Amino acid sequence: MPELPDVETFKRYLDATSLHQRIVQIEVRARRILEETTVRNLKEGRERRTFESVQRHGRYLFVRLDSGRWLVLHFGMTGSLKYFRDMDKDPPYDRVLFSFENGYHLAYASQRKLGEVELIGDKERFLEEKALGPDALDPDFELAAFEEAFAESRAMAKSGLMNQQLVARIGNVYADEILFQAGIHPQTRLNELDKDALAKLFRTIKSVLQAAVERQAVPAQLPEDYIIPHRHEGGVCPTCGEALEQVQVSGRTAYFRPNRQGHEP
DNA sequence: CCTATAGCCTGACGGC
DNA sequence: TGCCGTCAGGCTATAG
Repeated sequence: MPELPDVETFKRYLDATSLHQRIVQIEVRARRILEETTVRNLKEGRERRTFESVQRHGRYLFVRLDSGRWLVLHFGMTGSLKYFRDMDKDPPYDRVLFSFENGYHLAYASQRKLGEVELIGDKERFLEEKALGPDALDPDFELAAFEEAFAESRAMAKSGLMNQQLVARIGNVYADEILFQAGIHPQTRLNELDKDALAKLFRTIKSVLQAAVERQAVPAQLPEDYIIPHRHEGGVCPTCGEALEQVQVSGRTAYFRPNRQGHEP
């Protein structure tokens, strides 16, 4: 599930539920999730702490602890968060459980364990090490920077949207949506887009992601002309009713409508 | 520089 | 029903 709009929704969920409460216990139920961080390191000194604020960059969440350190949450293909009181509400695949003094719990759940939970000291250094490009919804990420990154690239449009050095990855499903709304074939080479097309692509990145965030990334609530709810075997174009086509790009399936998104170069 | 591939994990689904 | 292959909204390392 978690693409950028989903992770932004998780951020708001954390903001609304889990800040400023003393942590009384941290339970790690799948060590693998911790990557470089040890269980001991995560627990030691973190119990009794509080979450103070949350920032998002691409598909990472950075939770500021009152100690000044950061808890990094990444959700992989299947991660999610759930805040609840009674343990019978503990979600399946709960991998790390934070319990607060007020009796509530925050679960980091992930069926496939492809995400990560880490404790770091320096957020900027973390972003540098991951070579993460600007966040697509960051207001400081403007057209000029976008053009600089994309105009010279010989990558296919879909690959570009999923390349984290150009722009902190947007995600497979929303990349399809953006290209559909911008009328660009997923296999178009970025450097073959003219200035207008690039500008339109940029505006569409912002508007699609923004629209999804406003709807808590719930596919059924997206605008009617969005391709996302139709993005499956046998799905049809929401505007013309014709069958969507599929093509593999960067090892992922791209869904698109050829007559609306031009031709493969 | 760019692309395809395999691998990390687990489960859902369709075909036989 | 059971088994098997394939695929899934992420990301990285590697080879070509």
